Amino acid sequence: MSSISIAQRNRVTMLDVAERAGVSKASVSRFIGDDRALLSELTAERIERAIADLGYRPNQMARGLKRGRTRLIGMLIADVRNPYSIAVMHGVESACRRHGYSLVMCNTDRDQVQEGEQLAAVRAYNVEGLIVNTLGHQLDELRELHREMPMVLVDRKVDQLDSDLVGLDNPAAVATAINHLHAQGYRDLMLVSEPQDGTSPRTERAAAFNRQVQAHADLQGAVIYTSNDLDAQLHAFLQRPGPGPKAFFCANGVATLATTLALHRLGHNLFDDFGLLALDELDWYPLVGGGITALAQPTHEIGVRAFECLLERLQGSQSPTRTVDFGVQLIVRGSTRSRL
Amino acid sequence: MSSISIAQRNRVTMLDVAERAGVSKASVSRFIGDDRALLSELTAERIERAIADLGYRPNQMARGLKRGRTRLIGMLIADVRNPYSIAVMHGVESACRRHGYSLVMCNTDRDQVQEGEQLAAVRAYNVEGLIVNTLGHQLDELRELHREMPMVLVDRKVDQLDSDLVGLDNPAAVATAINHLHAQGYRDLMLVSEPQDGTSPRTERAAAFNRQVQAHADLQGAVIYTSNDLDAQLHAFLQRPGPGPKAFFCANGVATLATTLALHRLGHNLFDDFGLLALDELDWYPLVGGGITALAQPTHEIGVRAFECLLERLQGSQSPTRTVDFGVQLIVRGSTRSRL
DNA sequence: CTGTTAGCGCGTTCAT
DNA sequence: ATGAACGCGCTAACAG
Repeated sequence: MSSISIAQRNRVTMLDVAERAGVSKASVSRFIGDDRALLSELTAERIERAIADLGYRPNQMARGLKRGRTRLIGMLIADVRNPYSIAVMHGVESACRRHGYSLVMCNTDRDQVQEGEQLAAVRAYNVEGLIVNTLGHQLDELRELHREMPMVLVDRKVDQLDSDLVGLDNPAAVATAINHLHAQGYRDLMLVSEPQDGTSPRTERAAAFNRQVQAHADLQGAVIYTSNDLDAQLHAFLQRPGPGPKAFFCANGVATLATTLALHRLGHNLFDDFGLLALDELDWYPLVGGGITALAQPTHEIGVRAFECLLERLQGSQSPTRTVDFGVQLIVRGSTRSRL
Repeated sequence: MSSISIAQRNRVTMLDVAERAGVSKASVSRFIGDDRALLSELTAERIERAIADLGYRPNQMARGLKRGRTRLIGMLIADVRNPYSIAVMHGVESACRRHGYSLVMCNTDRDQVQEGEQLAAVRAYNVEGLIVNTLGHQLDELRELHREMPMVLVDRKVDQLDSDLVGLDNPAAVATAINHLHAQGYRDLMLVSEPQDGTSPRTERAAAFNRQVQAHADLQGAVIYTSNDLDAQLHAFLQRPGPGPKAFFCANGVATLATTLALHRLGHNLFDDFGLLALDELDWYPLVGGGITALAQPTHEIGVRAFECLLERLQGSQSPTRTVDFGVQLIVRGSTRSRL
């Protein structure tokens, strides 16, 4: 006899409660549902006692089966090891719990096959809604799912998927970055981004960077992508003549780590000869060089807001698709000290 | 009409498949389950076609309700923002998926109330098993749950809870640390740990540290805990006379961050005047000072192993409770360069 | 206010 | 090899 069936046998059910309280299952159901008002004081009390005595817990699976409400929401995450994703997930999770939902984490490891598997799982478990922070390379499956349940995108827009989006105001963030660098006297800028893979933040940040650099007559800018020859590219940039002091603008936490590691390998004393500004704040930034200047995203709030958007949809809102853009907070440290 | 009921209406069920294939629900059920061998070639093919045509997905909720198998695993995590926890979770999740399970993440934020809520949720969703990395302050609830389902502890032992434990061989890890520091010429050691809260790794590491330091006649050791006056404590240690070169041994990633931040605040040039060795490897360690020497845990493997233990139990294993201890890997960097 | 009944989608006897 | 019928735990009509 496996432990499963033992668990099954031991599990106290609604019927047990009903019998113990001397009422019908329906009354118990009303008690645990929202219809407690329909019960007399007496029965309510007896049911409450019975529940406490027996340690009864409603079976969400059964409730879900009947009502179509599992109180489960799924979150697709491209990369759980990215601190940004975790921070957002933490926000989502706390909002979930606050509203009586639980979170099924679906990590896709940036892999299309895994994304497909997770979408299948999400469907199998009847999650009520989906928070999506992934590549969206399973577009068809994603769209099909979207017909069945509300979805909200986090951070990354997915083309041809008409759903709410909670993320960053990328142009504004880039403007904050460029203005700060400019004000500190930097004139030769390089955006370091992870490789373009079609995800919207990367595209948008690069585009905004190019556009805004051109708007400053005294600024020069270039864009590179983290890859095997990152060291060489960084080195070349630092060697070549330019219009003035040089600075890197790292488009996210991963790019920042890669860049600082590379510069470190190249033997540079961080940050004597150049500036660096990071998009995303990480806890170790104060420790490197004189500290890394960062643009902090309100990650927790982004997660909370994403869930709230989803909740509205779950409650029936049919309002047009919406985009929520958060702003960044500039945290100045030694890596962008003035060169004027 | 809410989108929920639309989803309900649209959902293709086993009956739809059966009708389309011209067979009974039972046959479809057999096809879905493990009894595919009992079906004739012909019916199997027709069912397969029908499933593909309709895009049918079995409803795990219903299956779970009937069989008591939800294919859901719960993981209780004390602190999702701790990289260690995340890495382990990632291992758990990939093992889960490989075996057809999904993971419900239950963050407790080191909070007893939240731990209680999550345990209730876990029960409500009929998860088949539990992976626990949390305070275990809801001991009664935890033990009660353990009667219903298998559990495996990760990293932290919980007293009076007789279940498998997957974690680190703490005495061995401490030995590696102390031997390395000793060999590099350090003689005055300070263990920096998060405050003792009863969790076993903290207790074990501190105990092993004290014991092993005493085993070396030429070593002196002390233990402090991260708190508001960490700066002052570190300062005092560095000022006071000792038997030789001083080094910190940080008992985990959080302690390492706190310690390096404090030393940085104190104005020290890391790591000119003292050594530092960290238990747990983080990606930014190469960047600080000449790099932070670390003892890396096989976090991913720990997660995988934890799931595998759980799986054995789910498959009915009644073998006695087991403890799996992993070892660390020493990664030498500049923070422990020789002082001889 | 309360109990009875009929499913939700599926697995599992029993027959055949 | 296959189908009919029942029930998992619960909610939602419908009666009373």
